[in-house]
Parts: sequence; C-alpha cells; structure tokens
Amino acid sequence: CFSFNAAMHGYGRNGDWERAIALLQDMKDSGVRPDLVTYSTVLAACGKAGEWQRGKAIMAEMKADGISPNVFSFGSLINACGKAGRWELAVEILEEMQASGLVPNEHNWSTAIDACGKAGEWQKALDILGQLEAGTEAGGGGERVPLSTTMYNFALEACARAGKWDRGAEILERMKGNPRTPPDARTYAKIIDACAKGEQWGQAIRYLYEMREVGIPPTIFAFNAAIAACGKCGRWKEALALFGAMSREGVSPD
RNA sequence: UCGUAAAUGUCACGU
Repeated sequence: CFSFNAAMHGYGRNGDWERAIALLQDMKDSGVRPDLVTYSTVLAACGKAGEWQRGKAIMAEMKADGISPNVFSFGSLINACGKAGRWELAVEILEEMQASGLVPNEHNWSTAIDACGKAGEWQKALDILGQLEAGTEAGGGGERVPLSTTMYNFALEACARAGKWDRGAEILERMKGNPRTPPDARTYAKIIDACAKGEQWGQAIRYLYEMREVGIPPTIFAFNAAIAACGKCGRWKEALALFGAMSREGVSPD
C-alpha cells in the first residue's frame, strides 16, 4: 500500500489525475486495500486538476469502502471545486464536512476563501473571513479556528482580482492588528497588485517602501506589481526608476 | 518539527 501511495503521489504532483485513478483501480484489482491516505492522495490529484466530479465520485467510493473522509480528503474536494470556479459547491462541501462531524482547519477555510475569490465572489470571501474573525463561522461549535496569514492573503487576492484595492488596504490593517497574522512578502505583493488593478500607482509605491521598512525585502513579485501600477497610470519615469532599483538590489523570488 | 495525503506568485511570450 505504501508504494502504491507513493506512486500515486507522484502522479498527482504531475497533474496526472487519470493515472492516479487508474492506479487506484490497479490496486484494487491486485487485491491491495486502499487506505485513507490512498484515497486522499487520489483526491489531491483531482483537486489540483479541478476535477470535482471525479473527486466526488472518488469520495463516494471511499465511503462505500468503509473509509471515512477526513479533513485532507474534504480539503482536496473543496480545492477541486475552487479550481473549477464552483465556489457555491465548495462552500457546500465545507458544510457537508462539518455536518459529518469534522472541524475545518485553517487549510480548509483558506481553500474555501480562495474558491470564492477565484470565482470573483470577493464579498463572500470577505464574509467568510469576517465570520472567522468574529468566531461566528458556521458550525464553529466553540472550537475556534486560528487565523492565519495565508487566509488573509487569499482574501486580499480576492480583493485584488476584483480591483478593490481599498478593501485590500482594510484587510492589511487587520492583519497588522493581530500578531498571529503578520503580513508577509506575498501579502504585500497582493496589496500592490490590488493597487495596480485600481490604478493607484502612488499607493503601490508606498506599500513597496512599507514592506522594506517593516523588514520584508521586496520580492520580484512586489516590484513587478508596482511597475505595472506605474505603467498603467502612464508614470513611465517612476516605472523606470523602480526597474532600476530592482536590478540594483539582488531581488529574490521569495 | 518531521513521516505515504490537502491551500497562495506577478509580468511577458506562445498555444
């Protein structure tokens, strides 16, 4: 079972969900019983590929085999829906996992927020985040979910995608207010990207400076977003200056 | 902290 799982993991990494499913069948045919990890690995492969129908089928199959899906299994299915743009289904599955007695963890919430963001549903993304902040999320029976930087980053990305740079700025402020959710390099890259989409070149540059001030070396992503913001606003001089600064400092991806 | 399983990277260029 071990080696099957390892091979399946390899297929998943390569986006080859069909082979992962085929291998699951081979396993059964050769009399090896798939376990929880096997199924979750196949689900992960489907999730990465956005194959939510297949994912649902696999989950039904594992249940039929008497194996209860856990947070990993459900998480991958939520991911599949998000990748496919099916945010409502993603939220539904999150609810289904709660109904089955599981408590979603921060990965699951992040994935759900991202599913909404990817589908352009930034209000829903912020709504979920707000519920988590207030500790009033659906099904939160006392067990409070720890907030994480990544969760905020997804919400911020949702705002960026929608061109809501001011909402993004609000999120950034909230992150700063919680020692558990410090902004990181990706946070700044996303807020700068939001500024670019909103054609706020001045804000974009301010955030670029700010990240350096708080001890986060600007990444290539932050620089590129800031340069894009300047370009979009026709601030060619500023764009060129940023480009110069970028090549002057050895900018790293992360 | 880790173990065979889950969530974030821009831009350009192509398709």
